[in-house]
Amino acid sequence: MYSSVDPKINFPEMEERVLAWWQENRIFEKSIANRPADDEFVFYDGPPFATGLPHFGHFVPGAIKDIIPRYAAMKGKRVERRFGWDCHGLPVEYEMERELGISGKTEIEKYGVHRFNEACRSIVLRYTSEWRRIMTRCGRWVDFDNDYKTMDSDYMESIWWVVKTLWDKHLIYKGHYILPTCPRCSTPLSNHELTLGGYKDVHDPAITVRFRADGEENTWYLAWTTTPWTLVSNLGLSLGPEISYIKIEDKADGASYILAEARAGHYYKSENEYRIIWRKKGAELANMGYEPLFPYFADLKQQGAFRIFTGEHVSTEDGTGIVHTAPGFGEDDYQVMKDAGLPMVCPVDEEGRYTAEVSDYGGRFVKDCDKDIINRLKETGALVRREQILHAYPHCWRCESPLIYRAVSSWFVDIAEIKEAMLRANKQVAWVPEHLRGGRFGKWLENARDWAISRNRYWGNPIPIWECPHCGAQECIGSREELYAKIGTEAAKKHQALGRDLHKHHVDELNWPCACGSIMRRVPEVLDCWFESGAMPYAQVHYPFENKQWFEEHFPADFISEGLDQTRGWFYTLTVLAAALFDSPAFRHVIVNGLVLAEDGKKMSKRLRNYTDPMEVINEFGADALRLFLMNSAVVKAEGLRYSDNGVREVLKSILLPLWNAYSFHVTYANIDRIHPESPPKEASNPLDKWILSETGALVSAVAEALDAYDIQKAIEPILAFIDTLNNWYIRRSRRRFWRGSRDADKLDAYATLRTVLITLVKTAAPFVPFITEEIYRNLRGKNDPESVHLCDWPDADAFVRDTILERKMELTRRTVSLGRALRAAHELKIRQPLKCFYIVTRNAEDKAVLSEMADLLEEELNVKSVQFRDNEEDLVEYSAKANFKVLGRRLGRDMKAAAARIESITSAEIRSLMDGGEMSVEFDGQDSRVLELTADCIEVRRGEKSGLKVFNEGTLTVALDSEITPELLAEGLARDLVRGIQNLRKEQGFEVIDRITAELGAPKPIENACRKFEDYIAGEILSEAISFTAAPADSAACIEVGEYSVKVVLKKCIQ
RNA sequence: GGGCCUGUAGCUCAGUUGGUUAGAGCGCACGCCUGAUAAGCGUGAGGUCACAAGUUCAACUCUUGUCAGGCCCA
Repeated sequence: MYSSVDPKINFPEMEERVLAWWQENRIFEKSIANRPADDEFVFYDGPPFATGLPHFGHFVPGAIKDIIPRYAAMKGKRVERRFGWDCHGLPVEYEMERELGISGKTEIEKYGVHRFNEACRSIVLRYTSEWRRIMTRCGRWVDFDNDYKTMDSDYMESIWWVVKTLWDKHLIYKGHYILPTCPRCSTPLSNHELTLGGYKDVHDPAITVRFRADGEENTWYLAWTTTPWTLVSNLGLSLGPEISYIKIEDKADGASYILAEARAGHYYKSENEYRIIWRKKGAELANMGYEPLFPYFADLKQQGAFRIFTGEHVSTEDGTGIVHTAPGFGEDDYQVMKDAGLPMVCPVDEEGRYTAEVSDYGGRFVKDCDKDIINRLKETGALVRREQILHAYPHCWRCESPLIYRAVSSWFVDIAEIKEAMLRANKQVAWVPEHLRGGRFGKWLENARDWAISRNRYWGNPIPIWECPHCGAQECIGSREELYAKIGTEAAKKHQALGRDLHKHHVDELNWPCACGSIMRRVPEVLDCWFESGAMPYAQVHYPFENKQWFEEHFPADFISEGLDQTRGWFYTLTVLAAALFDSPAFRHVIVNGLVLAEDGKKMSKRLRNYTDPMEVINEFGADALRLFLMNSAVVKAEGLRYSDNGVREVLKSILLPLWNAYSFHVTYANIDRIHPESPPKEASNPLDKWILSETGALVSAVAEALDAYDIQKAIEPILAFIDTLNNWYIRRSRRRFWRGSRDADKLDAYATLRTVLITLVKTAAPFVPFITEEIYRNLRGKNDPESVHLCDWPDADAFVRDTILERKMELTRRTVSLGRALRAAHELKIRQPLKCFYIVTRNAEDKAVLSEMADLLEEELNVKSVQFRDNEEDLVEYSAKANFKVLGRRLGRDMKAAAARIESITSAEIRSLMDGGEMSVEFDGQDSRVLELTADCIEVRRGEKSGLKVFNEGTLTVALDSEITPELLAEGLARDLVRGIQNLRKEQGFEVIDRITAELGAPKPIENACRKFEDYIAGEILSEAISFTAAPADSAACIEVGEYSVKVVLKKCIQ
């Protein structure tokens, strides 16, 4: 016996039961252990920050990361799935700062790096249990016990190995990065923080100064700046290479000035105030020299400073079209100077004060010096104009101080050096969707700049580089062993005793003597946490200190999946490191998902409350429904998806419930009949069985093919179509076979078939909807089958006899039935009313053979006494012809149009002769040819119903009905209608499906007559022992409508 | 400003190497069916395939440009 099935299933509750069963029976663990250890499918999970709770953005990759490994496991692979946590980085530090009520580097250092870091450590895993609960509830199988954390000291040691390996390959260098920094907090800000603080409108001085050109009498370059304090660090002037510049003679002071032609109007009211001496493109002026304004860095002139440079960033929107360039204070400036090979000049300290390099202002806050500098320029005659501007300027989100862009020293990975390897690696990756390889990701690789991997922060993996402040010697340390060898036994022992932790506060004090006599100290920075997640393939297994052989045999990963936003994130960092370390990709296949938007098409926003909490959705509709909704969309191809509760409800209604109903049908009747097959029918003879088994084989192949290509959406489609077909054709057509009283071979075959089909269907659907499939499987499985659907092997498509001819036959039959139903509708004849004859007219011999084979089925489905074939197609339809463009287009080229017009005028008789295999030649008005030889394949025959006839036509098939209703047929119709009424009543009055009844009817004569005539039929349908008639029905009698009559009915259950 | 993606029915989306009647689901209207059905089925209405130019005998499909939306970068 099967456990009985509740047709009113509550899916969320069922899922909870399945979850509990999985856990009790350790099914996930078994799904790994029961696959051979030497045949692994390697999956990497990208680590999320655990500082927030999972949201819709995590459900999509979560489902994808569940589906592909489940499928791989069914295909026989061992798939370890370790969850990972990104523990380091700014989000954690901010969270901690907020909790501790401190802010910024100074305060953290005052608080104590040791205490601060330990506090961070204590909060990073705060939400892990929530994550575990939610991910598990979604049906995702992933190992949270054997997870990896970027803050584990073994993980961190592997990162050191990665850094050291890059170092040895000369891929790491120290450079500068221009960052907005807050002088008050004395800390650089990330992009994210910039957004936090926002831009405010402030008034700043905007001055125009002149630089004396070398070798020309009284000639000056005009430059404009809103940060006068950066002028002391000026090393160049930048011009747009394509911008037109003019040299003019100022009639007022007789001096000559160079500026962008487009900006002259800003400086002179009228063109009469100056005379143009020449016009030149910026590119022509490159490398011209000028005199430094200030003496502090004047000696750099020998190295090539104080020249004209060109850059694409220069515009003529404001200023003079000539940009004062100081490498320490602007990203573009820095790039220009770096390309020119000039040294960094940044005479401003962390707190925004001039260093001693600027003797006149040393120790003073730079912005406070603006006035003095302007006055000094005025005195020396360099100041041309002084204005005020109101502009948006970024401010610190902590203290609201205006930020200062300034060079911060940083460690870089030399991307230029490994770009070729990265591009090579990318070629080996199968992207879904494919366009990412050459598109967004490929383009990003091609334009990648050097990667700044250091952060001036605390809670992170310390950069394992030690430097001598005296002689500048540098050493990179790649392991604890190396570190211990350097610091000596004593210090090593102490470090070991304290837990061998590699965080900043445990290693900053570890020094050793430098050869020069000074001391090697660690550089202060920690690593970008992206570096750590990018190194996850190595670090999660503590490579190369452990698992060396395993790793080398199992790299790269077979599969990863994340969102489109990881193009610049994890996908990139994985690729950089794998290419640099092993000249390899880090992953072979990747599915990239798109963004989940709210129903209104906007971003999901907690504040706007424009979406339902995902856990609520799961509690209402179930995780299967949510998963299927998400996966059956282009979000699995990096496109956006509008989430809607209604969509999930729709999935439940139109997919999961029908699946459940099919299953419930099988269980209900199999239990009544006590037939519980455990294998497919030995040799199915009923065409319906043969057909659905063949379709099942097709289903298995189609799903596997799509999944092998990592195309989840395409894999789901045939499953949905199959569920529909199973319900609306196989089961509906087979209902009588299950319902029959006898226990014949056909019935046994029907059960065996349906059970096989259901078992196979849930196996193919198991990766997508793991709960409902498990529930169904466990009830239907045989004694020797695996205990869980997720421990099963992927079904063998070859085990199903494919009969594509039969598949096509059934397709044709369904189409014919559809036509027949439409025809009945046109006649306004209900299906319940039997009719004498259904005529099929076709010239296609093959179709005719098929339909005649399926005549029984057509008769039953259309409720007709017979199906007859006719050949007199011309009596019912009119032919017209259209050109077959595909065939004729190649042949005729530009004469196609004329030929098409000519073909439309071919007569019905001519068409018929062509169809009969004839040939004809027609004249037409072509440019290249005037005679057209036609055969049947040159035209497409269209059929139109002749007017006045009730016939329907589709393609080569025409159908008609004999619509005469004889008294006999009418009576039968009434009998059927009565059955329908009584069946409804049975249901309403709560009789069991197998209860036998007696019926007492109060009915008009025609009904009574019909009833007597079809008594056996009625009794068989409604399971009645006796049907009696009364002229005086009881008051309690129910009233049903039969045809145009009312009938009073009293049903009683027979006591057996 | 640059890159990538998207634009097809009221809504959500399919649409093979270019071939002449552009599909599905939801919603709407009408009808049918029902002892597996919180159901199901059928029919119908609903389209300038964002716009423009080009290539071609032929463009939803290929090219270029424009417009709109999204994401990323600057």
